[in-house]
Amino acid sequence: MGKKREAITIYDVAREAGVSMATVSRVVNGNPNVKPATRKKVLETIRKLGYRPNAVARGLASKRTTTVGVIIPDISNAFFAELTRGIEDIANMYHYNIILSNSDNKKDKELQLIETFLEKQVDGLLFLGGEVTEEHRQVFAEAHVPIVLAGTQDPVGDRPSVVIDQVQAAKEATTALIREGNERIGLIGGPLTDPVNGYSRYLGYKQALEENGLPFQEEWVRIGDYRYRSGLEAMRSLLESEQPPTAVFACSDEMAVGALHAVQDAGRSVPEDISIIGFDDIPLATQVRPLLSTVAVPMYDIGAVAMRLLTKYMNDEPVESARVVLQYRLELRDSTRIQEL
Amino acid sequence: MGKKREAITIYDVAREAGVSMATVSRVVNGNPNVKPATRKKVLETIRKLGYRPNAVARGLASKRTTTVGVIIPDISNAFFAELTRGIEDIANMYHYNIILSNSDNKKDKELQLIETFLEKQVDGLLFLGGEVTEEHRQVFAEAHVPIVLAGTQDPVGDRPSVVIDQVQAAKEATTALIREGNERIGLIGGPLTDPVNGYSRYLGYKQALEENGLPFQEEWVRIGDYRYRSGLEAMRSLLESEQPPTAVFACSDEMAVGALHAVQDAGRSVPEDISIIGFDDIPLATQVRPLLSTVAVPMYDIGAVAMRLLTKYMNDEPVESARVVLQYRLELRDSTRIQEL
DNA sequence: CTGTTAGCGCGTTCAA
DNA sequence: TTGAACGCGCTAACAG
Repeated sequence: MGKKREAITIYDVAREAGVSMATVSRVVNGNPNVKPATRKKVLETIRKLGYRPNAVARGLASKRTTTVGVIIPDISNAFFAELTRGIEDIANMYHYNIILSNSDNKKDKELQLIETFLEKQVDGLLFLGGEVTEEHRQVFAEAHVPIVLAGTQDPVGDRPSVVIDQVQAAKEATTALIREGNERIGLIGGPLTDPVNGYSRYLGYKQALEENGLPFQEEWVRIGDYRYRSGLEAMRSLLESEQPPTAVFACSDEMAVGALHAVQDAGRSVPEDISIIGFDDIPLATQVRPLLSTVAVPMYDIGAVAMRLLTKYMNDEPVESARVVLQYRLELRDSTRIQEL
Repeated sequence: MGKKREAITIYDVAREAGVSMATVSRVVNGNPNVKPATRKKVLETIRKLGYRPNAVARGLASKRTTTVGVIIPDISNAFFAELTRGIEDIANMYHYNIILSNSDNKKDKELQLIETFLEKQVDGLLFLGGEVTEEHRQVFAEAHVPIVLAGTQDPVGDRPSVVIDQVQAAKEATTALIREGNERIGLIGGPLTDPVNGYSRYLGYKQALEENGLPFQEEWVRIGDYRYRSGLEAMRSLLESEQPPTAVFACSDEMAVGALHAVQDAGRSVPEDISIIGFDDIPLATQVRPLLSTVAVPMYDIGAVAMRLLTKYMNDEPVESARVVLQYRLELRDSTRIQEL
């Protein structure tokens, strides 16, 4: 059932060039111990024959595949798409290839993907966005390759990771709303069962209220799934409260834009009637009217730094700190009335 | 420089289970010629030892890697992200893995990626969205694995592909605008140098005008890069014409939304003052006010069908038609005044 | 600087 | 139903 026909091997090149396969291997791998004349001759017959190194054979012999596995919740989510760009660019830079798969945030699928990637002998693994459970920890521990978390982290242990300070970021976003003079501030959050993204931002929101002497009202909290529709629906529901909030912190830009449209659809306006602030700063944030104020998360950098970190582990380079915390930035645009914190 | 330590091989399992490695290989590969009792015993020791098949070794021995390479212009583009989902889902279904790389629509990078993927011994290749040049054809011809185009096609030759009828779709979109009563219809197109996407839609637009006795005016045509900002700028420029169009066909939803905002920013409204129709039907189309009328392209299906087609080629299954044309659909929403064609 | 020789882990005949 | 042996294409000592 073999599919590849007539593949030209290193052996063919060696014979044709009148050298040994070891020599051919050397020039292919850039080993300096080859006389320039020989190198030239080999290079020529390589081109003449159209020889293409077999990365699979190379991987078996060298125990390195120069490919890394990336597990991502959902590539059609702008946040992760951008993160992936960062990963890709750095991977290219270091001559690694990427095997990419969506996990749909399902634990079983995540674990299964890790298993598949390990069978494929990836040199390293990047785990994006999901929650790290005990089962994850176990599988991670059994893997004999480095694993870096990006956009998530493991509260337990010291698994390398690249993140931002979610609590602080959420707190700052909420504080901006408070500074505006709002006293009734709503939250459209993510699932609170997720400790790293959902709960942290909820916590930051709560802390901001407390520190400013504002009451926390269960009634002003709605939980969505980070996507547009859930934000739209959450805001509709909020608008129906007895005393609707005058400002809302949405834990993703998609939800924030959904909320914004819910307000507009109800004939009210942002930010005059209700202020809205989002989270992420995906392109959508500036593809809406009014422009969305939000917490700018360095998505590309998170991916890039995580990949860079992974390359260090893969090459046994020293790493200064395994857990990197990147800076976010409050981006105050037109969906809030405040101009600076 | 080997990284993997203490890997358990098929040989370890064989010894531990008291059989030969051939037998272990048979049970791992589901070969029926194994006595149930033996199979059970082997399966047990596999679990006991935590044996994980080495896909690289398997790939070398069997000449099949069960991975396919995907070359995509830009994963952070919603259109391609959705297409990729379709690919992924079908690939999973048939137990293939995906190697994914962005080409940024650069010919050199595309060619280089194809080369890399072939070295990795992918079982097949999916080429998305880009233009197919003579150089592409040559590289494709030298590859010894099946290649399917998705979202693009090669006018020359009969390379398998999955697309929609771009000319017809563009014509229909433009016709909808004409039916509305508009006589000055603008176009925000893609690069006309790209024959399959850019030029085809331009052609459809032109044909619609001609067939309806409307003059084609160079003055009402702007070229963008399919992204939001270019649509915004194109529309601004259009608004400054002596006689601005009363309707615009934008060749991507992103550009359409950009155009929509340009209109709104100028204090005019859609569709009362100017109608706008887009192309693609990405999520953004329904995450904007007014909801964007557009040509709904079955992005997910294009990916899914292309991947399915590729699996057929990879497994030497018969295929009915190599060039698949999928159906688009006119989705008339609120950025146009017309309700149906 | 170059060639010889072992494997890498597994699929696959061919015999038994 | 099972096992022995070879080879996939290449890297990596080890000699020379």
